[in-house]
Amino acid sequence: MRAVKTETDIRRDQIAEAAMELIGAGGLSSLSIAGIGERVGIVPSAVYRHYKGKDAVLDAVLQLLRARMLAHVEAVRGETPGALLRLRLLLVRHMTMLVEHPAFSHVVFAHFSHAGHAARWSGLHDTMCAYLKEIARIVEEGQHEGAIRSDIPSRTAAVMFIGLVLPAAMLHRLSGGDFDASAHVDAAWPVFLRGLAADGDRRRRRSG
Amino acid sequence: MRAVKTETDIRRDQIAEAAMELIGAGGLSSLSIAGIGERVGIVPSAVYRHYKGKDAVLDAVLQLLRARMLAHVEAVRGETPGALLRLRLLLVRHMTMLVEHPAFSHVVFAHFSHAGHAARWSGLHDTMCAYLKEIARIVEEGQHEGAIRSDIPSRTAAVMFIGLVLPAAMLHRLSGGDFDASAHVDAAWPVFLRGLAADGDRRRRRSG
DNA sequence: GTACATTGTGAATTGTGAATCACAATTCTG
DNA sequence: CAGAATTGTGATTCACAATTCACAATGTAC
Repeated sequence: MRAVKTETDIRRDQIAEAAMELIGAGGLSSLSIAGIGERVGIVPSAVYRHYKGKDAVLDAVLQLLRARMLAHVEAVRGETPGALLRLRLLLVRHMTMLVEHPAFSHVVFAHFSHAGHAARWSGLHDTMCAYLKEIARIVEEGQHEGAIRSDIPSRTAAVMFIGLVLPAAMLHRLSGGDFDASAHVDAAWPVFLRGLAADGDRRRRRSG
Repeated sequence: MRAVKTETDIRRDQIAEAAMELIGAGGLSSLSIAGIGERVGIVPSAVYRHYKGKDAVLDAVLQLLRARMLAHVEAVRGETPGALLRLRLLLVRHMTMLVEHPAFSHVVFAHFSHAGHAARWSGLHDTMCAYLKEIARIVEEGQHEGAIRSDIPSRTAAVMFIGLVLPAAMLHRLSGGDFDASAHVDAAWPVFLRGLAADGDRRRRRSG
């Protein structure tokens, strides 16, 4: 059955979305033009009407992920004041994101399998840096508030923050879902907090 | 030039080693039978004399990595007494390992790109669990010593420990080597230690 | 040295997936 | 409606890598 003719703007979105789902379901290696076509409801070659090639589709997926990632930070800023609470909330949202968009972890880790194409992944690097920068900014705000020790480099704290979720996401997938990533994050948070929080500042005790 | 006839035991080792190097250099996607043959000095088809196929080679690599990983824990046990010092030392060794054997990170993360073959990666899961278990055991020893808070699940601490290196390794690779993973680990350690160490136990101050 | 097993070789086979192309259908514009 | 632009289709090409196979070389046992 012939697919209904649809304008490129819409198709591009559909294709990027389909690509993200494919990656989320089966990893980067299962991203194929044929698979995209099937999901969108067009024939493989029709994909080339809307994207130059597979790489272009991947770039679009990266853009999608970047947008959603930074949107989370933005949202957290609006929901809560206070650096420590924001970090805690971001942690939850970060986990949720990894569950809702497994494509994210796949893409993040995929450059390990497809190393050598350094240029292709520079966009991903930019995204990660932007995210780290946002987290670091929250940390710095916390340091100004006096809630977070000032002798901790904000970037170090930001990378450690990522370190709370990254291995959890990895184990979750590696175990086929057995590892409870959320439970780990909940258990790890107070430990991280104790390392982070300023000594004299005990006003925040409700942080388990 | 015809390769000298070599017995299978040796060839199997050579092939596994070559495969590990290939993965380390260019990611899992650059592991090819042809590449292995070239490194070993035999023709691609000759590889099949010693391994059933590509999957079997990959399994062998996984075994190699498992052995080296657990050897590090063993070595640390022999080098230092005291849980906290052992963890600190293991951290350094862990980083060193990731630098010396980039294949390790590649393989660990590769299952994200090649998801769906759950069975293939169960061996990797076992290895990770074994490693986590060793770390958790050190943590438990530290809790018995009174150096580490007893209200922290040892497994949580172990996963957090992994979280100190994982993102660092990722950023290192993502940035093309710009990110200084060792520096991050050095900066992150005291923060982690503060979260981990028992309150009443201040005997260990030389941990920066 | 002769039979036999082992290992190496090159060619051929097969499978996969990206990309191209000529052509058909559809939509838009006048 | 006529013509142009856009989008969809199927066949096809291309590159690449895994695997198989018949055969050659090498080594081993008797």
